[in-house]
Order: sequence, then C-alpha cells, then structure tokens
Amino acid sequence: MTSPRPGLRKAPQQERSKHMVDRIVAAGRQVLVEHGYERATTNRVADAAGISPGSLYQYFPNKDAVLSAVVDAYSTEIAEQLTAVVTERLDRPPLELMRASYEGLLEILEANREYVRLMARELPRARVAPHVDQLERRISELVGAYLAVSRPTDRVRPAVSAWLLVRMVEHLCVQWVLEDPGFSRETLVDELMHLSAAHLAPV
Amino acid sequence: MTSPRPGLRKAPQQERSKHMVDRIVAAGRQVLVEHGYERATTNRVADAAGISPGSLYQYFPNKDAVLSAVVDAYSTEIAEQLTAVVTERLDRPPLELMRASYEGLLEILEANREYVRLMARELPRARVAPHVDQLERRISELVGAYLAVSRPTDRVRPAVSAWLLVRMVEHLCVQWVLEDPGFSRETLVDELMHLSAAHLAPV
DNA sequence: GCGTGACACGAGCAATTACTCGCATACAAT
DNA sequence: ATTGTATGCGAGTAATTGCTCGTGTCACGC
Repeated sequence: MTSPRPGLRKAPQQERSKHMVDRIVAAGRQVLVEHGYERATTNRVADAAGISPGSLYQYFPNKDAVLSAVVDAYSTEIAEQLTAVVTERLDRPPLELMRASYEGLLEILEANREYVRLMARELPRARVAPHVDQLERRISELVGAYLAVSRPTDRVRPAVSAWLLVRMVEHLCVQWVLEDPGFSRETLVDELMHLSAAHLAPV
Repeated sequence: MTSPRPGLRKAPQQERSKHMVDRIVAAGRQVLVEHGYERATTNRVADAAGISPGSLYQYFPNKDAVLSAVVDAYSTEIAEQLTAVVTERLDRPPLELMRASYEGLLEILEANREYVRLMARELPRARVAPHVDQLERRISELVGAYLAVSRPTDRVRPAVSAWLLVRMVEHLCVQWVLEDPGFSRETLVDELMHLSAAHLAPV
C-alpha cells in the first residue's frame, strides 16, 4: 500500500520503511489481544514492534490513529472473508444461500475468535462502533436489496426485514462463539434458518 | 442501607455520612453519562459529588469499586423494573404475557435510554459483562423453566430456546432503542412476537 | 566518495491520574 | 465543657502516559 492512508502522518518513501506501518499495526493488534485495551500504550506498541516511540509517531499522529488502524485492518480482513463466502455462493437458491452464509459466518467467527473477543468484549464500543455500524449498514442494504427483488413477504418492508435479520443473526452467532452455550453449531444454524424462514414467510 | 456493601472501605456510622456513598454513586453515574468512560476520573467524580478525593477514598478502596458500584446500582434498578413488569402479568395467557413483556422491556429501555447508551456503548464490555451475563443467565433460567413446563415444542430443548430468545429479544430491543432504525415500536413488537411464536411452534 | 534528506532512535518533558496523609472539624458520650 | 472518634478536607506524591526533539545513521543520486 503506497497510497496515503487516512490518519497517516506521512507516506513511507524508502524501502526499509515501507513495512513499518504494517509492523506497527500488527504490533498494536498483538498488544491489544495480549494486554487488553487499558494496557495498550503507545510505548508498549512501539516495543512490541521493535521500534522506538519516536519512530511510531513519524507515521501516526497520535495513539488513536494507531488503534483505529488496528481495528480498521482487522475488520476489513473479516469483511473480505465474509464477502468472499457469500459471493462464491450467490447463484444458489435463496435458502441454500442463506444457510451457506450462516455457516460461513460461523466458520469465520470461530476461526477468528481472538478478533471477535477483541471487538465485542475488549474494546470500548465507542471505538468500534463506526466500523461495525458501517459494516452492518452495508450488509443490511445488500440484504434489503436482495429482499426487495425476491419479495418473499408483504408483511414487512424489505429494509425492516434486513435490519432485523442482520442484527439477529450477527449477534446470535457472535454470542454463540464467545459463550459456547452448550449446543452444536448445527443446531444454531438450523434455528437461525427456522427463524429467518419464518420471518420471511408470506402472511 | 446500613449493611456493609461489597467493595466498600467502611460502613457509614454517623447520619451525615449515610448518604455519602449514594451521592458518590450518583455523581459517578452523572460523570459517566456526561463525560464518558475515558474522562471519568476519581477527581471528577469527587468534584461532581461536591466532596474531596480524600472523602471518596474513605468509602471506596479504588476507582474500580466506584465504577462497579455505579453499574451495579444502575443495572439493579433496571432489573427490578423489568421483574415488576413481568411478574405483574404472570397470570395472563402465554402469548399475552410474552407481548406484555416485550412491550414492558421496550418501555423501560426507552425511559432509560441514557442508561442503555452507557451500558451498551460507552463502557468497555469487560466491565459490564459480569452484570449483563448474570442478568441474562437469570432470565434465561426463568424462561427455560417456564418453557420446560409448557413445552410448546419438541424441536429444541427449553434451555436452547431460552438462550436464543432472550438474547435475540434483548439485543434487538436495545439496538432499536439506540439506533432508531425508522420503524415503529409496534412493528418491532409484532415481529418479535412472530419470531418467538415461530420458534416455539410445534414441529 | 560525498552530500542531502529520509529514517530511526530514546531520553525526557508536560500533563494527567489514582491515591495518601497530616490536619481540621463535627459529633456523641461522659 | 471535655475528650475520643468519626468524618471530611485538599494539597501533594509517585507513577504513568502520550508525545517531542535533538542527535545520529543510512540510502541513494551525483
């Protein structure tokens, strides 16, 4: 990434510093996961990156920018995985697509439990809200558009269905991954399917 | 409350200090709501309570204890309101009880939007998790017990239903209150009823 | 080789924070 | 009134934190 990122003090120009930003972000992620939000200091991040605080501040204007970059990189990563899973199966029939999406989501969340815990438990909600809100809005719009075309039900407006289903599925999957409430992933998917289908069923 | 509270340094013995603890907790709540978590310092809380930091530390061993007391008092308050709403209508038929509970929950959340924002957005999840988890577990157990008796469906175990329904309803209601997503409370309740009924419907 | 600017360093500053302690005051019992 | 104690004060302290700046090093065009 040579293009200037938002929140970056300056763009790296020589080879040796090209990866500096990425190293800092990676170190920030590691510090957050290992030490938690309250112990995530700039000095610690610089330490973890094997550089000095001064070098960190050549690329980031302040602590906030570092943490934002961490959250941003991490959530982009997850969003891309999710998009890939869904678009891969976009040609399948609706119900099958739905089930595949839920299973894909759960697989991704389970594979990134560390990230889920960081975003949903460790970080103050105010810090992740912009990213999460944006992601939820984007997905809601996609689902809403899909529903506006297929129009499985007239009881509810597509936008309302999208809002409800996206938040319901997301939250239950996240909580299931974090809590491990004692029933199988298959059961969860089955019940999510049941709930979604019931909601979308015509009057 | 003359009984020693957990996390309290010492119990007030004279009249003039009886309300000191409550004043500190109230001030803490106000500071959290007004200034946010990151700006909630002990000195600011003492200021807001109109006392000195030294006095604060006569009753609380550390900052954490103050914040915990705030969260605890606040969530107890809400839990009591919710319990009242449900128990008041415990004799009504199941569907009516369910609808009344959802409506009661939404009324309480809307009346305490400030609290909801504090708990769900402002505070780090790690700090509210104990309280929220406990509340969720308690409600899940209640619902599970209720379902174990009435057994509306054999498809899912009562505990699983309780887990899913409690988290689904709670999260959607909280998000609806915080986001104001552009559809009426009536619509939300209708859809929650629809979803719950569908989930609990026999095979 | 040499000069110039990008790069990196890390000690340290200024500000903030949680928390204390010596002292003053209000109260209750005698 | 006097005395012992509970209560309250608030300037101060030790530690931490975000961040800077003077200094030095390295890469690259000439």
